[in-house]
Amino acid sequence: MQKQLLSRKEKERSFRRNAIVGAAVGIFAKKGYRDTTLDEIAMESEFGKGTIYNYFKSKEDIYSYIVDNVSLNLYEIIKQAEAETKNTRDFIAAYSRLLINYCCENKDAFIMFVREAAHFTTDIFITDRRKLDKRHKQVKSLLVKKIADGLTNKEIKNFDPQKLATVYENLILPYILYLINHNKNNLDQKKETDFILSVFFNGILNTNKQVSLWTNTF
Amino acid sequence: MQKQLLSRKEKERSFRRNAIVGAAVGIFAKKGYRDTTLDEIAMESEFGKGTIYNYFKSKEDIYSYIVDNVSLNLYEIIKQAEAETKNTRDFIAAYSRLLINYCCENKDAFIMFVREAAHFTTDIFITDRRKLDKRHKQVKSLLVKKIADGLTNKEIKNFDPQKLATVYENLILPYILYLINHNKNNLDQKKETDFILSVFFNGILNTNKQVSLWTNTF
Amino acid sequence: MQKQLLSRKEKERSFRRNAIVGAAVGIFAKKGYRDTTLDEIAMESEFGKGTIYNYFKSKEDIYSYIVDNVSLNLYEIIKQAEAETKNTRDFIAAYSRLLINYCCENKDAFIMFVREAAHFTTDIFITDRRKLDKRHKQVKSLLVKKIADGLTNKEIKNFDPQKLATVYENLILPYILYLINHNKNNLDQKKETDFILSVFFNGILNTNKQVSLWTNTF
Amino acid sequence: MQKQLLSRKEKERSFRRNAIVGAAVGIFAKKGYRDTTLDEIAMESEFGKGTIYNYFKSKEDIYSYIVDNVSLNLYEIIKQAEAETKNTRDFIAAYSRLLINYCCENKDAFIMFVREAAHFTTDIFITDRRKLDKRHKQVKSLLVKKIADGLTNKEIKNFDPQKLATVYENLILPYILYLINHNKNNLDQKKETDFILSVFFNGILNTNKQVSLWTNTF
DNA sequence: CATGAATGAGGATTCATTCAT
DNA sequence: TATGAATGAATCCTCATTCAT
Repeated sequence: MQKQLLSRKEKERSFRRNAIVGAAVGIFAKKGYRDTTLDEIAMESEFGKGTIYNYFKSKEDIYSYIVDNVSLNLYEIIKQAEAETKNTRDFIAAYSRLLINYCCENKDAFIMFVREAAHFTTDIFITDRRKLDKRHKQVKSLLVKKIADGLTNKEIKNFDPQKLATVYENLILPYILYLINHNKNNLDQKKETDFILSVFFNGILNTNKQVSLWTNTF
Repeated sequence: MQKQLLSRKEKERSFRRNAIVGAAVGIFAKKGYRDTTLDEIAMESEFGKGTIYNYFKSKEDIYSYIVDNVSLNLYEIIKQAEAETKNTRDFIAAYSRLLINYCCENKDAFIMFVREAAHFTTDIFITDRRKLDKRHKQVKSLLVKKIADGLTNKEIKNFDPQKLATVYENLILPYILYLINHNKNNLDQKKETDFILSVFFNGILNTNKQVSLWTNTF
Repeated sequence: MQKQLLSRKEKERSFRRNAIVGAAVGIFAKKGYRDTTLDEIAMESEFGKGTIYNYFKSKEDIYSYIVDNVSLNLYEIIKQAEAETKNTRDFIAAYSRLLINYCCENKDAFIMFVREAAHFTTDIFITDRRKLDKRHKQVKSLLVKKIADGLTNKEIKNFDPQKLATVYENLILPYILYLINHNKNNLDQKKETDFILSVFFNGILNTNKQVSLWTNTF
Repeated sequence: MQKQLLSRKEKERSFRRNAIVGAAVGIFAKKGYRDTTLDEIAMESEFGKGTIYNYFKSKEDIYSYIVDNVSLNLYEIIKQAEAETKNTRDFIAAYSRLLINYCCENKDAFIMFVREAAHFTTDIFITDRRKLDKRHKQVKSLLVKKIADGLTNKEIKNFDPQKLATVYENLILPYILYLINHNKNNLDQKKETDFILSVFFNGILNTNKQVSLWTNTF
């Protein structure tokens, strides 16, 4: 009884938090942290300004919550890709696809995340940044590990896995951003993913003999 | 005589503008447009707050000036790369090297530029943005043209040159940002450039026969 | 019920607007637009500086509101005078009395109004000025019409009604200002009105036969 | 020798002061004290901003100088009118004509003067205001004296001379302002003067017997 | 004397946060 | 709990005045 009551309350609370976040994310993405006012968030979320402070302790808290949530999801995604695949190439392909899919479905939150992850802005406080960096380190570790695996079994050329992981991230994330900014619809997603992977896997130079990406089925 | 006198004044004015810019660029890069106050710029540049307004008409003007300047330089750089090289591969290599060199020597300004160029922030006014976008279009056109050339003479695989240009930019700029953020020193620059080009040209997958980048002398 | 609730809020809002206006009008009248600071208005009205901006969108908005309000009232007054009287002389007398009464009861606002109406200052924006000028034109039209009527039925000498209206305004308004500046109390008002009307109606020169103003009872 | 040298210097100094005043008066009249910047005065007068401080000790000093100068001239004018005429009516007519003529030839300075004289603004400091008020008192005394004379010899109705003087000033000055604001040219001046005097002398009401103003030659 | 660059006090306005209802 | 009015610290920008050249 008591538990159920609390549970309903909890759910309602969660529901309202999400409503606020849903309103805030679009404005934050469009205008950035500083240019977004709480009045706008209140207006958009159709809550009173004071009410928002019952769910988040500050404007910064809303922002951090969103970014943090993305980083959490990205960690889930890379683990899922790992679980679904065996070799490195398939892993990267699967991860890319999941990543592109997720980010395109959470455009605004992703935009916010990239700003912070790329250190383009420093809108979030130090504690939250630590959490973010820590989580990113976990993601990257997994990426490095999978690339190192590919190196071991000769799937991948003899590059520093750390560096390759960095290149991968620096290749895929901005490209996703580009897709988002240019409003590529879902139909394009698979094509675009194949394209970017093709470049990443085989490069752009023409050579006589080359393992074609396209003979594979993924 | 008269000319020299004027020239000295002009030089002094220019010198002071640069001093202000030099102070501002570091703060803008670190804190972003909104979080940077004129007091900070005044403090850092060791000018009075009012003095700044004798050289720039607003905070936004300083910001735009810096970003615009980078975009101008980038255009010069790509033209230089074009002038120095014949084929597409050499062009890309040369451009990358010049780019990396320039950006690492103008870290803060470059960071500001990327934020705006990637539309991560929208700190500059519409007129300045137009100028920026126009200049970027020029740069990209040149890039696309060179890639299309490479496609014609079979240097490059049969991809859409537009897309390849986009990928190139989305690969190199974030990577430069990464280099900057991780304080890679100048000694690393050549190595890093070779690495990123190697990936872009040949991909990461291991294949039996592959034109080695390393047989070339650049 | 609901209506009453809304009504109370509306009333409170209106009440606070008036409190701000009440504080501002004295300072504006004394110091002029430019020399009046929002800090002073906030101090005098015993509101926080920010609060003022919940009721008016700018300092200029407060100023315009006051001036506009006077012009509105003056229009009401001349219409009232018209409704109350038949012939021109009585109309002018009635209008003068209402005018003097109103202006002496709204000294500061009237001072502000005269400054703008006389184009002595140009503190209000173009839109508000247009509104002001338009309203003044309405007032003057009515005045001209009544004077023209008096001309038709030989009440008034054969002068250009436009000019007489101008003279009337230029006679009565500065005189009211004089009364205000010299702190004439209410007891003086009737006497002063009679005096100024006497001059306006009959002039100052001594003549043998003259219709005495004083035989009338108003 | 020495004296001549000083004299030339004095003249040059005076000449430059006038140049500054000439530039300032138009801007002050148009924009008011607060809205006029020293940069504008410097620009208009084609002097350096610093130079102006060699001739006036402050912005306020320029302003006061102009207003004070008008008040001085007005005193001269009323004395001239007194010297030129015998009876009160002629005196008032002469004074009015001289006044209108002077003010129309010194429009901007006159506008500034009226603002201060009417206490519409309080731009000048207390010392200068005292001087202004003292001079105004002299002018008014003369006016009152002449009216009292007219009263004694039955030229004028039995009104309080003080009040009549006030009415006269409040009638003539705003009317001049009106003439200036509506760009009446010199040709109109005589006609306008006659009109305003006619009203002041005889009033607007139609009566059977009345001393006609028009039988006189002025 | 002439100049105009440098200055910083002063002022309008914004907005995150609080708190009484 | 929901609300939004109140608040004032923070910030950009202006401009009279100074002073080194």
